[in-house]
Amino acid sequence: MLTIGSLGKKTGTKVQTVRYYEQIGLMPEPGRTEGGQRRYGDAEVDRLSFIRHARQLGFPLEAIRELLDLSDNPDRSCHEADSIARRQLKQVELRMDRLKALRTELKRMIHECSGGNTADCKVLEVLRDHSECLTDHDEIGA
Amino acid sequence: MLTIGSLGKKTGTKVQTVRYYEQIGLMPEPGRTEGGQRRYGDAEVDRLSFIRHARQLGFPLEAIRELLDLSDNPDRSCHEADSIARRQLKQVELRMDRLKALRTELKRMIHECSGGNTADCKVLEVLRDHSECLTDHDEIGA
DNA sequence: CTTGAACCTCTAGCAGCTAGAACATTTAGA
DNA sequence: TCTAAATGTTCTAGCTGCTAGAGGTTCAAG
Repeated sequence: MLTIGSLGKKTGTKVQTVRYYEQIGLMPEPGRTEGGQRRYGDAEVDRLSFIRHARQLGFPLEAIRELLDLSDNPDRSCHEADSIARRQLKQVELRMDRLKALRTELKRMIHECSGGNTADCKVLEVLRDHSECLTDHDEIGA
Repeated sequence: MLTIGSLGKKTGTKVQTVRYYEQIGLMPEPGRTEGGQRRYGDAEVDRLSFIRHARQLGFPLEAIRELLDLSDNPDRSCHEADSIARRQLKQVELRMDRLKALRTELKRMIHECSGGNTADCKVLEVLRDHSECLTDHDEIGA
């Protein structure tokens, strides 16, 4: 039986985060000691590892909720899990594309820095002038 | 003289966002009509364009605040602006590296989907088993 | 002068945690 | 057995960068 602290250490999760996952129903309510402290078993270690691993892959918590749900019902179709993963891959590729465009423009900005005072600073100039800009008026590369 | 709505349209910014920028002091308090509505001039269009452009490049609002500050004081060194931009470029490259690793693992996951039921779903299996994982216990690819 | 679009302020919400206050429990050493 | 430190508890509020909604006012066209 593990305390919340050792569970956290085992899975690379902060204590607060574990409690947060419990609060939003991603982790089950665990057993408690007489004094009211949480105690965890192997199943919880596995579940939390699963969650953290998925988070590291960028899955949003709602997607993880679905994946856990699929995992709890072994008779449901694998395709559902597959399509969640594919959706996630699309997101990742979209973000990569945006970041690539940003990097290009940032490099251009920096390359032209003359080293004088801000009056003729290329960095500021590029930010001021939107006309040569490659990025569109869309979302932000987050 | 522009209303907040036309300022928004000109710069690709939502009305609420303009007011938010004013609230946090990124945009100045504009003049008002007798009835209390905001009216903007060219200077504000420029300033807001600058902000939006920088946002599209992923600069956090605090960095933008610094950049605007530099822009307002033309005698200060260009190197400060340059180093802010370089910092931002580093961030972008860091994120790209992380996304690349994520993409690799996601692709691996998806490739192995057998199409049966979730009991032997590779996607879920990969998430369950952390041992082959390329990503470390660090931050999340946001 | 009326109408309807655009404006106003204020509050609360989103993701996904993180931090702090103020207190209780557990555990190891003396 | 007692005590002190480490770890646990709940609760509330904060972070970034907006976004949405309620409930009301102003403006400009016809």
